[in-house]
Amino acid sequence: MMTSDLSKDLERISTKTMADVVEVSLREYLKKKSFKPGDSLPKELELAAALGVSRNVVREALSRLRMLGMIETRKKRGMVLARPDILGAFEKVLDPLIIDRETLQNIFELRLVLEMGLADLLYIKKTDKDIADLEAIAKKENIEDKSFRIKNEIAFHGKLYDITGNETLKRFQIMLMPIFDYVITLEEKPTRGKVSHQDLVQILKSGNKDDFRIAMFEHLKPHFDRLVQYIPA
Amino acid sequence: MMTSDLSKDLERISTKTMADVVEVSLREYLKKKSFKPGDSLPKELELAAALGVSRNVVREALSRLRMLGMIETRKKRGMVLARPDILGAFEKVLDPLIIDRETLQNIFELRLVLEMGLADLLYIKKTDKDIADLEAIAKKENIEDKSFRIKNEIAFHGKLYDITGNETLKRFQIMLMPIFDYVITLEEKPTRGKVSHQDLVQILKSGNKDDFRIAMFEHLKPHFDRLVQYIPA
DNA sequence: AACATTTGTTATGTAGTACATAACTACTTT
DNA sequence: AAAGTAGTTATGTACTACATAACAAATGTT
Repeated sequence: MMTSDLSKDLERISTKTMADVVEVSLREYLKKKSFKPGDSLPKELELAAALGVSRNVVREALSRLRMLGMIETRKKRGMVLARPDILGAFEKVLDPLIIDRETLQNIFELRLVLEMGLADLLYIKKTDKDIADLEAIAKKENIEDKSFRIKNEIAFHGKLYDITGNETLKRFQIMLMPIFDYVITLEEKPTRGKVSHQDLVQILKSGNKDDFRIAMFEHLKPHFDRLVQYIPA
Repeated sequence: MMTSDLSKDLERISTKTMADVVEVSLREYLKKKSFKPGDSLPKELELAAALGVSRNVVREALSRLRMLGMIETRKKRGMVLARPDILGAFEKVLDPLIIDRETLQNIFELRLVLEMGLADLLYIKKTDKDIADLEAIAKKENIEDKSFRIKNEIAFHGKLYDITGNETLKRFQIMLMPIFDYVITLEEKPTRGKVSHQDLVQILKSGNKDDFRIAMFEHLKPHFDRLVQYIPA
């Protein structure tokens, strides 16, 4: 008989370690039992016994879930904290230095998409105070000091996400920022769009959302231009 | 002396476990040494000795990094695989059942933002074949069978992300989809925007991107309407 | 009796040992 | 020299032991 057939049938039954399997089992267990935050779950030794593995293996799996924020453990009672920080895990991996070039480019585009899609939310949620805050930030955009300009840039776009009142969105943007910066400094000399922050604020104040979007595109145009010339590997 | 002062000065030195500390140390180590994918890193016992902790602790930390895809280990050589699946970690936590209501709402909005921000990328990247594919999908949107309609809906919007050629974006959208669905089924009876998929394709074919955006907003209008009436807790 | 202190118990955190297994190396055999 | 074999090494898993924090019960003090 042909070994190639055999290997196709039999091989990949498990390159996974016990810890991997247990991790999945525990995740499913948590889901199935639909624990509420604060509910205590079985102790390590019970889990180990139930799963037929050593406490070590269970601990490795628990350690992973703990890192994801799915569970929290106190010295005397294992608790479930169903408030996993969904972006926390993301954050740990999101470093320009360890991400491949193509994914970096993808994230760069992702942020452009977010920025362009923000208009509708902004026009739904904005308040007079938001506009005032934004204006205050925008006014300082012409200060020449480089490190200040970067901070100001971040503050402005950060404030935009702030206005949405969407904490997840805001944190997401903050996480994406370093990558955005990295790609820019990696590839090209700094360029500036024709539309300034102050222009954007003006439109947000008295224009409609379609105007805002067109303006935002102009503001980001240097980045979109770079996008067109990018040739994927 | 006042204990309150004492506790302020001394207390929070570490609620963290050794595994937590080692995890951070290792992550920094990997970053600092700027390993390339495939480079082999010190063995567990060496790491344990260097860090002054037991092999168990090191293994828990390594187990976490392994889960994030930052490292891969083979039986005889520990390897670094600097191709961490940045969305992989995300995926594990992203389950409608374990995410709190507010974050669900946030993610719902996030997807709307993405959808609205897609236009520019689409008009940069679209090809005739893409349009044809999209048209084929859109043509079937009037079939009444409910499960088919859902599949078709997913196919259409999925294809849109496909056109961007951005794998990260596409996977991200796929991950967000269940949450999107969940929020919809959770809150309201199904509604349909005034603009159909076929209308969108038509515009993508012969209209400009601003037309497309306006149409997309109309298409998503029921969702935006729900957004306005949503009152955060 | 009410409160504070001590002691005990329990579950997690950490250390250390032991052995199985896979993968690589080097040696031997023909 | 090619093939097979034995040895070496690092990870994977199991088990034991003890430290520590958290809680509970019991004891002592006023």
